[in-house]
Amino acid sequence: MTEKQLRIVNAAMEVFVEKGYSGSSTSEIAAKAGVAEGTIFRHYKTKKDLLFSIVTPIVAKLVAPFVMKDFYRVLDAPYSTYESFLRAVLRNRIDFIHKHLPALRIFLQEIPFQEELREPFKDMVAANIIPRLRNVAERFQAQGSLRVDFPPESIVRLTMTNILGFLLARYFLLPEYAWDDEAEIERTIDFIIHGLGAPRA
Amino acid sequence: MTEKQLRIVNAAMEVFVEKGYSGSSTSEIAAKAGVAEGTIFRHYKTKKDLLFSIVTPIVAKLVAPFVMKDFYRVLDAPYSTYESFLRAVLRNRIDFIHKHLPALRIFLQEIPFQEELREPFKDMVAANIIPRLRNVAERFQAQGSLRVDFPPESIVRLTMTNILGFLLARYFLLPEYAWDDEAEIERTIDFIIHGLGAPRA
Amino acid sequence: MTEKQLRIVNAAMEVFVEKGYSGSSTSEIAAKAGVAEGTIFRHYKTKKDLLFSIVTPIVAKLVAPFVMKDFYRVLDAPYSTYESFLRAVLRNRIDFIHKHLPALRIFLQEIPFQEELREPFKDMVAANIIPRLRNVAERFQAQGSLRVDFPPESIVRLTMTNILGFLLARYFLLPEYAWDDEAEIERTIDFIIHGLGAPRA
Amino acid sequence: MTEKQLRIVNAAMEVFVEKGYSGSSTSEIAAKAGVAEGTIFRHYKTKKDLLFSIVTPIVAKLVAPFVMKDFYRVLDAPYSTYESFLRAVLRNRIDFIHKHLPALRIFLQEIPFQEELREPFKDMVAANIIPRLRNVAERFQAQGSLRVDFPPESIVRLTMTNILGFLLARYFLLPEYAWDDEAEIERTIDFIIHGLGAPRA
DNA sequence: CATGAATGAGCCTTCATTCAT
DNA sequence: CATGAATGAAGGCTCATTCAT
Repeated sequence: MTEKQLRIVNAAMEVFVEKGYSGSSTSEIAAKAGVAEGTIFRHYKTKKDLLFSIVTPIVAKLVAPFVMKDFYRVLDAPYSTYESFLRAVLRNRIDFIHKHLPALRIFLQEIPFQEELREPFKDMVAANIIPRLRNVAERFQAQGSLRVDFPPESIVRLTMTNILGFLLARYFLLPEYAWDDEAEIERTIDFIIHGLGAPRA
Repeated sequence: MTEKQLRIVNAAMEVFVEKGYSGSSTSEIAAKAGVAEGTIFRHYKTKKDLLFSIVTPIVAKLVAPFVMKDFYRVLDAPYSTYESFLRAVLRNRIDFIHKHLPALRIFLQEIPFQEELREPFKDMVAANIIPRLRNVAERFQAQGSLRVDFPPESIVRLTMTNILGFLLARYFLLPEYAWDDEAEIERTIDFIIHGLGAPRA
Repeated sequence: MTEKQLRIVNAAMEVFVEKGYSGSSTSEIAAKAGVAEGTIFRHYKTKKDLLFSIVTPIVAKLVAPFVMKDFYRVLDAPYSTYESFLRAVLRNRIDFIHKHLPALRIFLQEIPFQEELREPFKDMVAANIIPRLRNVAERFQAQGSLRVDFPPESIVRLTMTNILGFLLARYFLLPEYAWDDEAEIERTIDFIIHGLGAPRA
Repeated sequence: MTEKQLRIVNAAMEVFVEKGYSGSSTSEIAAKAGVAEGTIFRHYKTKKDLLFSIVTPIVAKLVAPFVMKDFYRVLDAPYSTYESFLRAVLRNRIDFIHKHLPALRIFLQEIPFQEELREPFKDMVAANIIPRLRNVAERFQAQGSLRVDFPPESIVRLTMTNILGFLLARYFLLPEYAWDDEAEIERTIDFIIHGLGAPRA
């Protein structure tokens, strides 16, 4: 990727984040990147190509850990409890967000409007992520460490809600708030474990 | 509100939901509403006025129950437990969503791009909703029914995360899924109570 | 057709004649018509629509006399000789050219580049005009007034060549030349008759 | 002329024929020629230079036989009749077309739009070709083998019309048609001779 | 009050041309 | 000599908005 291309992508990310894809103009992007407008179109055939060049890699990486062949192994040795599983996933996704905040934001903002983005993503989540998390939930239920009066679907939903809820609040809704990250992560995990854990005998 | 105005607003909602505010054209709205382009501008000075006429009332109603002068009273007599409080809030918000789904969707989609929408809303939440919920949390903590090893802020955050998380999943992300509403509501509440409740003596 | 539309069409004809369709810009047409550029697109969805709105009616009128149901009748009573037939056709086409010179010029100039124009026109000529002229030729051959050592196709080709050749030279190639129209028309007809007529017994 | 230059010219001819000069883009020509865009401009300063490099030589060759110093001689010894003169010209021009069909097509298509092409060509025809043909006509009129009731200008016009008319139909309008070239050439000549020849005593 | 023709700024994109490599 | 990235003007077209009817 040439230096000029990098400037274009960075400028595009800035503008897309602020005004959304539809609200952004290629002329503004070009100006902010310090290149001629024509230069954008030498590298990206259309404005939409530019958007997708930013957002498609994100989708891939977003789901990457969940579609790994050895997803189970994550849990095997070191993470033998649901708690350690949660902690691993949460920290992994935090790292990911740190690296890709602006692109993620664009992804979130555009997913309602870009069918080419939404449908494959939905399919991917339905086909890969949900079933794998379900398996994990069932496994810990069988093992007696997660409550069995909830169906595994609800376990998965509530777990995801709280992980995503934390990430969203922390990085997108209130990034400026004085978060005590360590404490809040532990509280989130503690909360999930208390809410979903099997009752002590 | 005249019949023509109603047709305009409904058409606008359809188009805004699908393409977003920036991606929609007043000509498409006019066509879908079956009125002349000029007619839109007779009722709404600008396209943005039209958006706000849809979205501002939503904001008001969205926060309404939390800014009521007698918000405390909600809890007094009938809702003497955190559980009944949760149940009341959740059901109330479900009713609300049922009535205003499209406008809410537009609100959610546009909030990243419309500063005039985002900032007042944020302020309102920060100034009114959060403190009131905080008070409720502290009250139940003092009363011994919510765990005290979490700061009230975390209680509020986790509670909101799970209420909003349920509503989002139920009505926006997976509206087609075969939800067992009653059961899932109860599970959500049960989960929160287990996760946040004070340990039994 | 509104007055503004008329101004647009006239301006378009001027510009198309001079620079060809591809070489013309809608902004120049708008300027010459004294309207805003957007106005063009209110009346014609695309630049090509504008071209076709000028050129398609011409095609229809161009072939009109040959596809008339009573084409034969033209010859019956008054035109009982090939000579009077030629004279009728030639004068009729001259009138036509006088009325539609610029549009015709655009038609001629664009036909090599516009497949949507060329193919239907070719088909029309092949399916309607040629066969009818062929019939006429055969009829006068049978009647003994046209030479029979030429196949009717050649009769038709040579006749058309000379009619079109005169019209092209007169109105498109050398319109400024000091033509003696009456004399040249008669010479053209005389020439054709001498060239194609059956040898006097 | 380098091999690359040849590829450029050939590609340009293909594209110009199909889309016309204005409708063609240097990038398409470069792609079709398999060279970089810049390479075109190394050999031809502008796109118009490229057009003229194709079309100007054609003009020269087009008029060449008529401007030869010994044009008269063509007629002297072997072609002592108007008929043999016609035959010589026609066959000579057919050879020429066979060699230069695409370039000729471009010439014909562009002449309405390129003043730099049209005006010199017109002047050349007016100054050289017409007068020489006129001389030929007058000569055969004087010699008693062409009719004298037509002014020589009409003789010239009708002769050119039929020669060009044949060539146009044969090579440009209906190249696919199953022509019997020999027969049609002879018919064309025969027709001209019959139409223009002096009446037998 | 409703209409829809008219506007012209602005949009995305293409283009011929230049120039450093 | 060839390349192809870069340019910025210009292209066709859309848009929100205005206003005479």
